Amino acid sequence: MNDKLGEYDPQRIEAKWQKIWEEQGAFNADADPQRRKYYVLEMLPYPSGTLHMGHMRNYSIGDAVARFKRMRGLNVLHPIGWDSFGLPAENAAIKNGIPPRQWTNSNIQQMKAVCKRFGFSYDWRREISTCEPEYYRWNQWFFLRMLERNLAYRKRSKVNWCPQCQTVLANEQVVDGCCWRHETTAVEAKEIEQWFLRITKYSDELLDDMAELQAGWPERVLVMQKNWIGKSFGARVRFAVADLPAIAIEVFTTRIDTIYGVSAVLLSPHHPNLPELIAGMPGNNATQERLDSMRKVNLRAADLATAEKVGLFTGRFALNPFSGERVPIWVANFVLAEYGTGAVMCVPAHDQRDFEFAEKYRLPLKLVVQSLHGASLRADQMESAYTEYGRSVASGPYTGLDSAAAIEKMTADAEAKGFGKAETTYRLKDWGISRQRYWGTPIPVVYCEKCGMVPVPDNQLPVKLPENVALTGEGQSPLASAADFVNTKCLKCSAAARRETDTMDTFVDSSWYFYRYTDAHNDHAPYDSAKVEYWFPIDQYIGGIEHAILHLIYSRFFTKVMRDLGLIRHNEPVRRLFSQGMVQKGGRAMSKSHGNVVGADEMAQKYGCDTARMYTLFAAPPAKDLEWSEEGIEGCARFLNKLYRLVDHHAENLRNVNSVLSETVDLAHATSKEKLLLRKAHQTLKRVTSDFEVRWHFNSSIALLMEYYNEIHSQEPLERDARPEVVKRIIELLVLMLTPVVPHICEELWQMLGNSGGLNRVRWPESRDDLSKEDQFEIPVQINGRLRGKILVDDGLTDDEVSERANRDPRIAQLLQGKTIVKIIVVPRKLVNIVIR
RNA sequence: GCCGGAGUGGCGGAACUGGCAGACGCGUUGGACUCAAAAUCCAAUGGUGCUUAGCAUCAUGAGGGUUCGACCCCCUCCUCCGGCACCA
Repeated sequence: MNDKLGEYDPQRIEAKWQKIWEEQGAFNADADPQRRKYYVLEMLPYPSGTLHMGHMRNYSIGDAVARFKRMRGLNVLHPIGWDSFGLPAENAAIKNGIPPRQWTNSNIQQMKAVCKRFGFSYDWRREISTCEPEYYRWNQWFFLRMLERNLAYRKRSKVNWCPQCQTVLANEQVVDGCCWRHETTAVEAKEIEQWFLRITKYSDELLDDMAELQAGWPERVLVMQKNWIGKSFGARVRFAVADLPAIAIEVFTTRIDTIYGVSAVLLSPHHPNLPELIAGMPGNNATQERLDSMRKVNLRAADLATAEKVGLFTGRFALNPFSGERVPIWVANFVLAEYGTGAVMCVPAHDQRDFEFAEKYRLPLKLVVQSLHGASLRADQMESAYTEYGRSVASGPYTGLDSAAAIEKMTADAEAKGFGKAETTYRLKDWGISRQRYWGTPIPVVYCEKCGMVPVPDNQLPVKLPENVALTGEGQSPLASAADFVNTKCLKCSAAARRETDTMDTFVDSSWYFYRYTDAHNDHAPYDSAKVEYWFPIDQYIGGIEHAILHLIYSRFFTKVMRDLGLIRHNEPVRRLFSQGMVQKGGRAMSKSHGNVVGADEMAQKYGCDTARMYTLFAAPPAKDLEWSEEGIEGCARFLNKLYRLVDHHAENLRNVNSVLSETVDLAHATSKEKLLLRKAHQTLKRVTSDFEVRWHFNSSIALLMEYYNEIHSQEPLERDARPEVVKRIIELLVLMLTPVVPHICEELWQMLGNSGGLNRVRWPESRDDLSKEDQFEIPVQINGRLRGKILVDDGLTDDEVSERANRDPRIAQLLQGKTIVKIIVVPRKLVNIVIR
């Protein structure tokens, strides 16, 4: 059994070093103005109970970077916590009768154990859990600050309502337009009073500040956010209604230049003036019925894009303010109530939707923009709308202007004549944060009959979520049935009052959590601004692309609000963002519901966490999706075994040797084997360092380190023709470079080599160009771009000397016989290309 | 429909700034060790052809272009993935 001692035993090694790290507080970091900081963060996980290799990939990337940066001498903040409010806990309670807190906390315990089993270098002192009053009281605090500044407000708004459950449904609980529990019951829209945060006040800033993010954020995330904000420039134009002087219809358009082509005015079925317009029209009952059905259709957002266009003539006419023309007013199912003014002008010749609508209802098509190039368009021959810019035709005084000029002039004229004005609209809407759910942050206001809505004062925070609430999933918001909670006294007049029973969207919790990490247990403020000042902005944020929009826009919004509150000074919370790819199995993302989860714990038990981490980094570049393969991970296990045996084999001889620092290697006296291996080491070091600093191609870094290992291995026995102090350094460099990826085994190997003290305090080695430089190059020789031979040349030869060498090569010379050399291209150290005729 | 991203061996992938396509790993095949197996070690491994120690030739989704030279740049097209989707 003695020979077993020399075997790599990940379970023993990993437990050993995790214990040492924990005892030393090796990864605790505190603000220290004397040192440069680095804040690296993985997105806050939801405690579902299972950690699979998808999570581990995310954390392995972050941990490798954190460890690398520590070795580079930076003060690294690397925290973790739990996004622990939310619907699943409530569902579990309804299903199994386990209280949400109990379910949540036991999941956190399980997941925390797995994180510890993987030895991630977190500062656990800073752990947060958003469902704890010490955290969510600050959600309430921020809410009150926003309320004071009119950034939080109430308005009536639609919710998903299941008539069977008699309850509000979250969007996730609506499946194909039906309730998740009553699959045949269509969800209805119900209007109730809800809370909103005025994110639209920051629309322009959210858009403009993306310039700051250009360098560090993925292009696609910025594009997605830009589209989400959806700024568009246009004009609002008023159409008078014939015979109804009290009403005017306003439309929003980005193409006012096409207004001479208007064939109708189209209203959303939800347009507020609609009842007055159709009142007293003949056939009112049938009209009402058709309107109702159009309104229903308009609810099913998913089908809208493909739905057939349906219209209804109101019997009324509008007057085109530019031409004075009388055009019919229609209701159209494709006009959105929530965007612009809820009404549009219908220009069939120059808008595809209007084109289709006009075709169906036989509205006239009037060509008012002519193409600048190609054959001129004819109204009676158009098969689709012409939506490009061009030159105005048949447009009264604007005829002949190009589209951009026409837009400018017509907008100005509309403004001068008082029937229109330039307007910018946004797709972004205010953030509805009310949830008629239990497991979330209570919104800290009460309602008094006399005083109305009264905010809870700061000194009464937190408004604690009651824990003894029966969760049935039916009836109103669960909190509404908790009498002890609901019934309270008015904070102004002490009369009987009701508490707000809505809770906050959990995206509120995750919008500012990374600030809390800087000062996780502060009980008199959300954080100390000085600490934030030191650690912010986050240098590197890592997470899934699914958060490209909501979480990342909401947190940008929160940062701007906090800045306007005077708490912080920066505009943007995250300097660099990285979106890692998903881990898949069988072509689908790992998830409990797909039943294709590869458990992290299971992998750690089977292979050890170093192997599991290494594989997640090696199998694909981090930005790409990764298909889990059991054979692949075996390869990494094999490599770590070989590595262990290499060090074990040399440890006894090298333990008491002082390794030569590469800075002091005397090349003049180095043997050729020493030179060869040092050269390989420093070439590897140079590229691995840059992979960690900028490229983030960890898969390539690992491949390079395997190559370096292979080179060492192929030079065995090392002790022949190489001095022990150099051999030791050569092996140490391999161990040091692998540390960010496989920290436990490296600590062990470092110790086996006779070094004392943890690796987390050892500096990343500096690469030396004089050591990595080759003194000979094998250069391919091409003839007309085709590889025809190779020559070995010394470094430092001139281009002419190199090309002459190439010409002298027997094989090349033979091929050149009788040919005319047109020119010779020499790329130093790379290649020679001889162009012949 | 619009906006992104991606297409390279049997597989995951590499190729840094336009310079030897296929590094590294997996798999497969052959060999060594073994009574045997596992593990380990060694070797081979894109296709085709040939006068087969080698050499030629084709090959990075398809077609074209620029260049001495293209996986890389440009144009056209195809496929897949993701986001938004009647946003006026």
